[in-house]
Amino acid sequence: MSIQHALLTSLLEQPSSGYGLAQRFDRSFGYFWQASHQQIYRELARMAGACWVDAEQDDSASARRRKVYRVLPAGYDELVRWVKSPDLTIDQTQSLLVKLRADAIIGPLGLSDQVHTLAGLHQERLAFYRVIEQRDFQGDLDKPQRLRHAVLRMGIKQEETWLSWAAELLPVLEDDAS
Amino acid sequence: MSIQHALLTSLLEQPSSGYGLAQRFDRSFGYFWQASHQQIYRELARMAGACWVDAEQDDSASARRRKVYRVLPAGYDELVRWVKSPDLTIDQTQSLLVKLRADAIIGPLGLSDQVHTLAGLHQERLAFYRVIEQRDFQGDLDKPQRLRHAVLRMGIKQEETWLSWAAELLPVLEDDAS
DNA sequence: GTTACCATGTAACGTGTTACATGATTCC
DNA sequence: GGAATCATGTAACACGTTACATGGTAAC
Repeated sequence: MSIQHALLTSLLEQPSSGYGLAQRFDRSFGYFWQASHQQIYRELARMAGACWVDAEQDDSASARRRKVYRVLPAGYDELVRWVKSPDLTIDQTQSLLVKLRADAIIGPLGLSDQVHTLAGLHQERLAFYRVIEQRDFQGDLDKPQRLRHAVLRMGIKQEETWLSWAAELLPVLEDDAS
Repeated sequence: MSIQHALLTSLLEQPSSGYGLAQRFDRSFGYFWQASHQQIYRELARMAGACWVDAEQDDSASARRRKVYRVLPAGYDELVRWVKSPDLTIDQTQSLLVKLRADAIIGPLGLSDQVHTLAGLHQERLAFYRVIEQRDFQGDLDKPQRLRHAVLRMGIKQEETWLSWAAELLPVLEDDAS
């Protein structure tokens, strides 16, 4: 569960209302993450209860009953803790992307170890898929087998994509200058 | 919701017990789909209630209290209906993969139109990402910007992968021979 | 005035996850 | 006899989705 961390990251980039967050989740964050406005309001209420954020009622003339949320120190600390915790599983690329956006604002927090670990898992899975491909999809195949092969090919291509992306990313993460 | 259709497909490939399905979901289907045994038992019970499948108690000597599920005609018809229904959204690649495995056993059911439609959506999204890349990530970037760029790069690479995979798949789907 | 958009919420429901619970068989 | 595996389920909870509900502001 890390929609809360995605919201914290987004609020650090720009304090805003629940409505504004929902819109931004359809844009910059929404490239890879979606959340309905109901989810967002629910999580904002919980985080306000935990003193991770607070809401300032915006009563300016042109505003309706708008609440502007800001991240409190406890929320900041929690975000740092989460970004640093190396508990990502192989299927949590979305969480890694949130961590990268968080690192871009409050970092550097040393994410390259986590990326290296995940890359190892993806490498393993790719090797596993390739064994299956060699074993079950060699030579002339009939149409059903070629369709099953296509399903496996998607897995192979996704893993290759992940690894090629990580190869682009790691030099950026490990660059101490700039 | 289509865990039921994934189960129907898996049962057509090989009638088996809930336990057996759970294991196969960790293997051949599990390349791209996961379901816990609780989910599987729940859905099997529902599908049995709808007469999509029935369970034959296996009382052979070496068996414990094993139930072997088989797809009934109503389940078969429902699977065909679902595979043919062109209601996939851009993020439902997993469902498309299930449809491909279903088509491999009970097809051909004319999936290439659905793939073409999805390819159009992925092409659009890729174009959108590339506009953002041109607009926001040109020239010399500092580290935070390069990290945000990496997040967008993942989106771009995933879309490119999807389209390249579809280009492999379509000739297979549209091959009337074999 | 009416449409579109801004803005915040509640309620109900369905699905997914985690924990609990049981018991048989096979292998060492 | 004990551990691993086969095999099926229930219960509680968390999360996500859909529908419902309200009302203000801005533009035409």
